[in-house]
Amino acid sequence: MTKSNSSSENNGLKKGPWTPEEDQKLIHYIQQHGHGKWRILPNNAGLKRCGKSCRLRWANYLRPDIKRGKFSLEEEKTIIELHSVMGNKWSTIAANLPGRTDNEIKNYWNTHIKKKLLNLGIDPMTHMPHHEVLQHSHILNFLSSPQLNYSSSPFGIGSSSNVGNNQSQLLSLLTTFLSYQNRDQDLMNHNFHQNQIGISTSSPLLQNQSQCSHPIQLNSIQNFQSNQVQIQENHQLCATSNNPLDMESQLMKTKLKNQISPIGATPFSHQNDTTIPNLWQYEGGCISDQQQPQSTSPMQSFSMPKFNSIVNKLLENQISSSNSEGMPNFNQF
DNA sequence: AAATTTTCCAACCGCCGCCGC
DNA sequence: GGCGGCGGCGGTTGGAAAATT
Repeated sequence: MTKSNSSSENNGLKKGPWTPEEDQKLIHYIQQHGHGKWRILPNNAGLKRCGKSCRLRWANYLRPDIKRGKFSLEEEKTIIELHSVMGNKWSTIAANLPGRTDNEIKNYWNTHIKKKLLNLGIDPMTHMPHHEVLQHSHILNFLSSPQLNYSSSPFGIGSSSNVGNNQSQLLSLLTTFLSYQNRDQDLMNHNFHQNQIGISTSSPLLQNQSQCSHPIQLNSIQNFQSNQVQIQENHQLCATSNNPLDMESQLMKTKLKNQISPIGATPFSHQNDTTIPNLWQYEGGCISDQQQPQSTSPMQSFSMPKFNSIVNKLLENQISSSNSEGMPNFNQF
């Protein structure tokens, strides 16, 4: 159970697992004198351990207010939510889970929650659906690359003096699709909580999100990226705060920042707040999970498989032919 | 039942920031 | 401001326990 043999010693100091006798000595000393001054504590308590080892043993195991046993569903939910905001700040997360230690939470994350998220296709570090981590990084790089010679509005429909209208709309849709996928991350997490953890109550934050009738508009990919920067900044703010109220406030800000609806397209089935949209409408067309989406103009409609294949080809850097303006030629798909 | 593999978690290690001198 | 000691944090280890073959 330990890194070192229980009999191993270093400068006369014992390492390895603690014996009941050692535990008793430490508990007795701290009950009499309190903790702190860990460097001198072992000598005074008659322990052949380093101060650090004593502090760790007390903090992670012997402290009387430690809650042992399985994590509750509510605790698990809290860990996931806090981790999505502040990352591996185990001590800060532990400060919000009474009776739990940072070490315990870290272990529980690594052995249980991480696997659950991975099995659900969610990247445990970014809390995004796993395949999108790659999609986002590649496509965002591609869309913001100099070879895409945007006019004043990068994705504005109607700014197509240099760009074919279909291509402009497809770019708009790509942005739309990716942005909504980002937003739906919370819905997926929500479903995860409901289906895998068994939480039956809906988060007010999520309800607000799905019912928002006038969503903030995302005007450009640059705004989308700066939004990500803002979220990162919120993460850092949270990371420096141990105050649960501050943290709640920051969580709320982050959630609000995610209430983004890009221009150009509307997810048709999004009124059901637990359903990831499978039909995306925009002026004159749609992206559908059906093979033959209904539309007045076939050029303005894409089946979801076709749309996915376009995304995949973007990712594979297979857009080789460009027109004279440096735009990729989507007709090849 | 025995051997092997996987999982779990207590404990260690190294680094960093804070504080007093 | 520089230095050293201390406490705290996050990453990692390795052996016991559990699961699988």
